[in-house]
Amino acid sequence: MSSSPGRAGTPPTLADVAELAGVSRQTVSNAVNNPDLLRADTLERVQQAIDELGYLPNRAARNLRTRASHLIGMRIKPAQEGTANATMDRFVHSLVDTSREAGYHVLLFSGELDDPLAGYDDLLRSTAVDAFVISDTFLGNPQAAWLETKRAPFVAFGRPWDNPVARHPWVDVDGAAGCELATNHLLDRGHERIAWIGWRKDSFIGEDRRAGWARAMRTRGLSTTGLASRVEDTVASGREAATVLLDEARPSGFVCASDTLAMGVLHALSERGLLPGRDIAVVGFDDSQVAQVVPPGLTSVRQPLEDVAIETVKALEGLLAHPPTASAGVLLKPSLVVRGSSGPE
Amino acid sequence: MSSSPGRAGTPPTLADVAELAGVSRQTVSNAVNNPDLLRADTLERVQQAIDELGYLPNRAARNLRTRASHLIGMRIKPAQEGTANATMDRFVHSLVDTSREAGYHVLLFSGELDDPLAGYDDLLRSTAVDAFVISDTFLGNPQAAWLETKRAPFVAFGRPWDNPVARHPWVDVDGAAGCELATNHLLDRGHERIAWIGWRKDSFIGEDRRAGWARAMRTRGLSTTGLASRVEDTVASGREAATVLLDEARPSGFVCASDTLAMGVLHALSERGLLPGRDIAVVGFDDSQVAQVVPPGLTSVRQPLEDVAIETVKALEGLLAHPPTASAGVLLKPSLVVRGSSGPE
DNA sequence: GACTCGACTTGGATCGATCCACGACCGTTC
DNA sequence: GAACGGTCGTGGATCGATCCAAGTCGAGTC
Repeated sequence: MSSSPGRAGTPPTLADVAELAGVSRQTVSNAVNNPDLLRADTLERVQQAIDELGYLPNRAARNLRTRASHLIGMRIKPAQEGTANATMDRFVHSLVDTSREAGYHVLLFSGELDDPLAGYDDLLRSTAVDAFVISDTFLGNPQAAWLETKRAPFVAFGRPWDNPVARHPWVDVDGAAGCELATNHLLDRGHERIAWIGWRKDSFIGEDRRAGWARAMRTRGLSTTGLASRVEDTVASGREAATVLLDEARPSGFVCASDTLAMGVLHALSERGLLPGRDIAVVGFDDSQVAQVVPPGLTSVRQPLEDVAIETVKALEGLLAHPPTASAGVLLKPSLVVRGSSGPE
Repeated sequence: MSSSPGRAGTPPTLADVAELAGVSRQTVSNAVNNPDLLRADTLERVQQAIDELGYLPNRAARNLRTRASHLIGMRIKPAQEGTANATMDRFVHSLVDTSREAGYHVLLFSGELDDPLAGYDDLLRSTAVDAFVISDTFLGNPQAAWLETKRAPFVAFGRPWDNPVARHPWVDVDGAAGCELATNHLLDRGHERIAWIGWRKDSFIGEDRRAGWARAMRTRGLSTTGLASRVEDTVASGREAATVLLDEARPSGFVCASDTLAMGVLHALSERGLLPGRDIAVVGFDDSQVAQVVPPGLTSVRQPLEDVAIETVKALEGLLAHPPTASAGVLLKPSLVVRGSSGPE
């Protein structure tokens, strides 16, 4: 408990550092923000004072003056029974890591489920965040249009499907390429009747992935008629769809729009005493925890979320630079993680 | 582009509202923070001006003056191959939801893996967050001790196992009770030789959960010798442990410290043509996504993370109140989600 | 010796909300 | 008619970092 300026309880301020180093406030500020303006020995002296006091600029004061918070807002869906979205969680982790390296922190928020705009407005008007990352673009993203009218900086994880002339930066993963990869993988292993289980027709992402499967089949001159099914993204409906397809189309392999649907296929197979990988090949999408641990391992398309985070932060840095640099959309290629469910060896 | 005070680009300030409402800044401030100090009609008038301008207090300015950020910091482990922790993700979701209702936002950060203190110090010294929630207390928590010396407010999700005299608030789930629940469930279904697969001996959580299994067995006068195994938390080691136990101890059921280990048991069973639920009963811990979708459904202990979040925020509110209210630890009871793996019906 | 230039100092203003003290006006109350 | 309490207004100060303009000082430079 010394009586020095930086007494216990109150963190040291810029003025405290200045006094200790025997320089002016301005010089300390420059030492922190424009080190190249100082002579080497002065910088050294100030730095020592900073270290000695354990000084770090007060966030609120800096934010107020510079009109920037160095926070990136990201909305996550409210926790709900069975709505866990492991992919988004993985993305959040990567985003937190990447933003840190760029000097940003991630602020999570949520809002009423039925109002996709809830939460954004408050954070924006109170200047709590510098920018947003929007992600839940399953069925289009009204947030993007709204944020654009508000001139709020944001980057979208997911293409602006419903608005091809959108000008905002986005990063996405090429789902069609992923499913093409998956389908070709099965084709290469000798399969010819490969079924598709995907999502409802109004899901842009679902139709995109489906297109990849169809393209791969067409390229080999194989028919797809009767081999596709579109259902809700649940294990139960995946199971039903697989059961129907097995009876009516007799496929030797399944490519699915999600690991959840693929798990449905595994259920259907086990009910009939069929073994995934030996009797029927199955490929999922997302490389979830489930794909990794279910026997015999579910072959699955993996999104490069770490790279998505990197590109997202890069785009954000562009938006927040002076002057802002507009960046175009970025489309990344997924990879295929091969496991037992697509065949031996 | 009007020339009114709140022009496009710059959000309206308190002064703008005051001018529009024909009152003083002070009165607007009171309207926002101490509405009961105003006469009903004045409040109404100010409120209208606030709505008209879309005013929201500037976060940075308020933070600077009140020395509070209304942010709660939580560190998450850096994204790593296969380290996904779905339980923590579920907790984060619940925490975000609950904090919102209490007027707080959650700031996520990460730091070097090998330094459990990285990140905390910066946020603390720059007064970026009001408090922390610490969660990764698998092998004790050095953060807690460190934060206590810094007099930083924080709540731990996880008991201070290695420091019984710790004075900080914590919230935890009674793992022993959970495993006792799981074991009794199997005992009630007629099993008598129930094996345990858990974690290394220096894991406090692992030993706690194991104690629940042992207690249930002992209460029924059943022996536990030769029925327990302690391994790393991976599917592979769960499989190995199960294989050995099946050969040497001939159990009719397994209770595991995690769903991951339980998945290992399922692997071992399928290798021998044994069906979970019919031939051997299996119970996991965490009620993960995997437990929900793997056939025939994995019976699992579910942590009430929503309630953990509620208690955590309650404790935080106590810590941050004026004057602070110290709260004791809170221990919550988990529940058992029964699925096919523990038997028919 | 006049001039330039880099490396600072000085003293203030500013960001926007909150805190504070004092004073004014109002209708009640004794 | 004076005292009183509730409702505001007024004019500042304050939080801590940054921005800005003007000025000082010593070491060169021509």
